[in-house]
Amino acid sequence: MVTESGSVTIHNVAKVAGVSISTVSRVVNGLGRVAPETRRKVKTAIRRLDFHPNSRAQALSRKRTDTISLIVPDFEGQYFSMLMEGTHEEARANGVHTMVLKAKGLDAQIEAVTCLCSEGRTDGVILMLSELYDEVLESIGDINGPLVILDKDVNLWRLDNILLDNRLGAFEATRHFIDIHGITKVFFVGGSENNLDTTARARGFADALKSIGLNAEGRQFFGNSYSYDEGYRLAEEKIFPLIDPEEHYGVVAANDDIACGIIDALMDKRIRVPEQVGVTGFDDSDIAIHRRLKITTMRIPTKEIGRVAVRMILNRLSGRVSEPAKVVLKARLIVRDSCGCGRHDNSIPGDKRGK
Amino acid sequence: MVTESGSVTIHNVAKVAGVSISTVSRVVNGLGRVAPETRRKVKTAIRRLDFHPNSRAQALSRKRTDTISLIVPDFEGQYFSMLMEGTHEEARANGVHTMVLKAKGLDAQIEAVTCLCSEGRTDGVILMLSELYDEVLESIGDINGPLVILDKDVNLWRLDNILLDNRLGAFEATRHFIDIHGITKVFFVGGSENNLDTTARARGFADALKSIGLNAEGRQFFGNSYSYDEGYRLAEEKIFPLIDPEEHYGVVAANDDIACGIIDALMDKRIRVPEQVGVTGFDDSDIAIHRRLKITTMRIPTKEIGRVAVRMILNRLSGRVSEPAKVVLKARLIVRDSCGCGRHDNSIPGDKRGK
DNA sequence: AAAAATTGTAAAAGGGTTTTTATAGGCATT
DNA sequence: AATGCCTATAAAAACCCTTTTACAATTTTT
Repeated sequence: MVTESGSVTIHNVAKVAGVSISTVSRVVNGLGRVAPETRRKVKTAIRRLDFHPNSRAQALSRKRTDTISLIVPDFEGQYFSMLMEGTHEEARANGVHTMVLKAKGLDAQIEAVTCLCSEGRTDGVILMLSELYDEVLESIGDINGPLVILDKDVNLWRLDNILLDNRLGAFEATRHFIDIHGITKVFFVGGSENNLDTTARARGFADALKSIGLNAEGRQFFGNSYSYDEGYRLAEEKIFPLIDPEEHYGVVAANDDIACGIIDALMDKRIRVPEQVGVTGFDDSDIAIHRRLKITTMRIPTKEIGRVAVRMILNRLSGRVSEPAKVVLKARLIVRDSCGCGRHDNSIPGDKRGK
Repeated sequence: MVTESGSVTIHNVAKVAGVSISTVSRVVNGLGRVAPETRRKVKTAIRRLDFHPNSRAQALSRKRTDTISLIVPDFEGQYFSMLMEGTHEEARANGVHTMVLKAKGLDAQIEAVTCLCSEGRTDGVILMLSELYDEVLESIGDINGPLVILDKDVNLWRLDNILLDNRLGAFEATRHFIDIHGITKVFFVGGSENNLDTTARARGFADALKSIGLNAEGRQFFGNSYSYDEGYRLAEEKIFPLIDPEEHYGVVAANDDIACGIIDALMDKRIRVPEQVGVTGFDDSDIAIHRRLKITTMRIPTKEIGRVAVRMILNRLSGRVSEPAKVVLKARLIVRDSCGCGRHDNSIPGDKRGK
């Protein structure tokens, strides 16, 4: 018997221990009854030879890879980091490895899913779509492994699904201005109007206004992306012209980058933030605290999303759970300074530059 | 022959096409000669049955997994994102998948490396150490697959190695103050004094001063971590007391977070930044542009590091390259406003970064 | 017509898991 | 005390699916 140079197989162990390979297997996997004396001999041999079961052979034989895949549209940003964190943590705790793929756009996503599933490369897939392509979900219908869709509602399908209640999050941020600060002149600034997160958050904003008998019309502004620059531009062009020096305002931004852009634009226009205009963000990303004016924002339980996703897949694999489930998680308001809470002395010494 | 429900094997294809399994294999892999007519028959059968070769069986047979692993101490921050980006991109371009493990601390790192390698779960490993544990490297000495160490100099070992010239980076940042701004009163603020990056950057700072006949003594300050808060604290406690209102100063920070903390601390002390005190960061992270005062910083070619690492592993696997190589990449100075360059009226929205 | 080049087949890895079969030994029954 | 049955354990064999090698069968070339 010739083996890969340097690799120790279960056969070698059996030979050295003077037992059969199946006995070694039983010792390694802790299944079946093995006499204590025999077990000891086998364990000694394993240690002496430094035997590690070949995972490729195990995968073939057991029909599983002990690997879960995460497909994301992008590696950037805290959201991805936290998602990885949660996914990896839960996977490791269950002896499972994590494979990561980036797939942005229709074709790439279809290819990623089919490739991973039909080739048996992975036991389950966590799929995070940036946009909701029906075609992707259709072709997903007939894959074999468990699959969890993040963030997009796929109610109609028999798939596991984890969602964030974006509507409620924006609702709470808006109500914070209304209830705590007594401000009813609030604006919403979103990313693209086609983005599902933005639309859900805009809905929450509108619902909050409706709940006190106001109309959101003319108070919602949308840009092209979730970026600092868009926030700056929209604040400059849309919000600044509407501001009356005698009034107080609140701005609910659809994410922290936009919030930062808004704040800087207003400050550059000599508007006092947060004294006259409070601003809240969404996501609780790093930049929310890496600024002089700490940003009040909605924290998304991203890590928890990753953990739950893995748990769902493992449950499906183990057969304990067979019904598709939908989990909706809530964002939490993190109160800092940019809404007007906290320290009100934000006179900016370094701000006196200029002529 | 009974097979996993729903899975089509090469046997099925062979039967349908009326040929032997090895013929199918040759058609699939494009190896060996197959008569055009036979090839056509086989391809038709493959399409009809929707056959995908089982990657687990391929892995066992070919003795490789077409998977490269990345072990990092942390999933957070832009560095990780960019590294993933580069790694994944290069891997995908070569038909290889990416597995990610988090391993922080001695035991976890040893376990991760041995697990991945000795179990044949991966063809090669990219290892990013946060601290340089000799034990890790020793136990790494006798693994089989190719291994690339990032960021830590492992000169003594026969391992591939990718480094960033931290010394040169800090040297250039320091010389920027000297050469462009004519400032010789410069300070260095680092993270932990035990951190290798910090020490290398401190060395570059000292070398720059030495190059103009000055001594770095009493001008270098170290904290406990690479954080905003540490930067704030060190600026408040160490730098502020040294500042003479009549003089101009430069501060070279060991990363962008620290730089931000320094800037905010000084501003809070009514010091004019960047007019009186210029500050530079390191890393070119997101926060460098997500502030009113855009930060001048050293950009690390992180994506390129990931790409090069994968290329090195693939080269080793293919046998084209057998000698261990060391690649040293350079950071690039990105001039923005916080050093005192550019417009001094910082009321204009952010510049676009194209990494 | 013999040698060479093609093309296809059969069988042997590759390294485990799992099922089946065989072999002890222990206990109970008569 | 001998026979029979049952259980605990070890050994053998089948299986997972593909690749690869050795070889047979065919066609082409010289």
